[in-house]
Amino acid sequence: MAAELHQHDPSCPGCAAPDMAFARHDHAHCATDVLGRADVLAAERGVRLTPVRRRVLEILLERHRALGAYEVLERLARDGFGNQPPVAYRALEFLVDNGLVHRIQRLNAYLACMHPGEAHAPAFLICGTCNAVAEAPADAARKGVDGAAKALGFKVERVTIEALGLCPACQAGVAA
Amino acid sequence: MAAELHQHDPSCPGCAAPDMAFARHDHAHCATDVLGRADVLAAERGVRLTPVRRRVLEILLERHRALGAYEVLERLARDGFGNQPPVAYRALEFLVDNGLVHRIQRLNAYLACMHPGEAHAPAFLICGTCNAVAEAPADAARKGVDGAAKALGFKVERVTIEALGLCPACQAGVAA
DNA sequence: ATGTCTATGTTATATTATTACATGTCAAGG
DNA sequence: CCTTGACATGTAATAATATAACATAGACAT
Repeated sequence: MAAELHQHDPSCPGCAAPDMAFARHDHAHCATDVLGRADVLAAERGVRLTPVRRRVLEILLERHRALGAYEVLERLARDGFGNQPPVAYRALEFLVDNGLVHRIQRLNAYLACMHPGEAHAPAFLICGTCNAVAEAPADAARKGVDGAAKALGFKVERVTIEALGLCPACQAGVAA
Repeated sequence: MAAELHQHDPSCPGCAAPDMAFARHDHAHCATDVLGRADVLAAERGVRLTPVRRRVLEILLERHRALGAYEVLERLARDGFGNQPPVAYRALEFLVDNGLVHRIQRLNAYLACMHPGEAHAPAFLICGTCNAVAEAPADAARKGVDGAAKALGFKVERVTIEALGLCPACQAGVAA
């Protein structure tokens, strides 16, 4: 099951769709791919993807959902890393700063980015029932925000867009 | 300075602009106006704008910025209300549920809505320097999110849009 | 007045996040 | 080599945010 590293590849289920979080696919494949790209990015930027940081990214990729800092911490501890909160928070901060992980404000949780290095301005779609989170392209929405901000003379640095709702699977299974 | 109640009035500085949070204006005026409309809304909807709830709204309106739950609580306590967290959280929850207050996720803080009762889908512009928060019209951005969600088969219930950046005043005073 | 529903008060605790400081790692320049 | 300085990690303590659980009080319809 260990997929080999590859470039972003539209024929790969983990890469093809705008986002696959709501569909079944080969996680191991995505994960390996993203980790490989993370290594490259870190090298390019002269930052260090140390063992803790890499492991945190792996943990997030394994689950393919948003995890709280303490969930991450618990797993880290099992693997013999420090088990105090700053260990997790620092690694997460590094990953967020370097665009490898997104913070989901509404959940106080963290989600591995599936498109590291590619410029993207995602919106997050959060299923209120199963807690899955998808990263959706949101260029149109960003433009809207930029317009509104400009009208008020506000200079935008970072934008967070999060939608709470129902994912396709949970819509289908409402009566289940 | 006690302004009389009035309907939404484009000639009033507190009502005219898309949002006045970044401009000087007569807070007492806005506040009185919004409180009046809150009373009407509560009556219409058969919910009770009790003394604690009304006082919380007043507190948020007085400051015209986003306040944390514990800041609100402290003021409530001074006024003789209970001083345990649930007092503040419950009132805030009520106000949010009824569209009188917005929660700013990025700040874990609460902001009085300046347009209660009017259908609106705001984005929040948060100044990273002075912490002022403006409510900006964001219909275009919402449409963008709806489009992205639709493409993934996601059914949107609520959307949060928050931009972090620099308000006009802080842009001007950067070197100050 | 009595029962019921909602709201409030209060205690305790859960969850999320940071500060502060000690220790360790590692690479660059002497 | 070795030492120095920057960055990373480990650890203890605590801060900040939020909720659970249960008791009391008010509103109001019958």
